[in-house]
Amino acid sequence: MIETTNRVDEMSQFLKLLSDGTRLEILRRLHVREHCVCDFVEMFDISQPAVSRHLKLLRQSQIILERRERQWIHFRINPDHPQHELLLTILNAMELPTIPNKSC
Amino acid sequence: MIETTNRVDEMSQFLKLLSDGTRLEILRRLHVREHCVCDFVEMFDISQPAVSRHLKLLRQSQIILERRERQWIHFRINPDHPQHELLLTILNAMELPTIPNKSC
DNA sequence: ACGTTATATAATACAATCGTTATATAAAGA
DNA sequence: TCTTTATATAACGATTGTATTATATAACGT
Repeated sequence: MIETTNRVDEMSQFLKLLSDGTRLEILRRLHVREHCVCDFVEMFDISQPAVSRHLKLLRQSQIILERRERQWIHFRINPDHPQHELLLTILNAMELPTIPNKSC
Repeated sequence: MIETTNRVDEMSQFLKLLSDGTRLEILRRLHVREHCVCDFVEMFDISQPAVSRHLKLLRQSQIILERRERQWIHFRINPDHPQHELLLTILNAMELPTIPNKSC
């Protein structure tokens, strides 16, 4: 149909991953510092397998990276992801209230 | 649970709206200029009601605005939407290939 | 008034997403 | 080796998202 379909598809896939409240919150936390799975299991009111599944989705798409240390698996944001900058923009947009441009 | 839940929920709702390929493509086109429903009906390989539904979702969330002129309804991006700037960032991220920072 | 064009809504089917419980694997410690 | 802790996977069910077809509404032109 259109030549840019791939780019649109990639973006919509990326946004789909961020469009879940639990995953957004996970990323918001990882933006501050590394966390292990158990941190998130404590944090959310969903089961451990549910948390595991969210992390798997983010890991599979390379948005986050993992590191095993003893029995814990630690996750962090992947700064080399193609859409890393956009991710930061989105996370920052959540931290700050959106202040309308005042023409003062 | 956490104080910022609302903000995360709002953002995930917003991103959900953008995480569909058809809607992203619609917004990409509206970023260039106004379009009427029939433009999109021609453009996509989905039914007219399906297009109508996508536009309804974007309109209901105020991401786009409509204007009726004779028998046509024209849509445009709403520049006053709270996440307008983020929307532009996302649309621009699709237009340009992501060039990795070269340390040259 | 009637037919045509543009758009919206309703009913329904199908696929995707996200949760759960049960179970498996991996590492650690007694 | 056995138990405990941390995490992953499988199977399944409920909900949501997106398409379709059929039909309704609104504006236009004859």
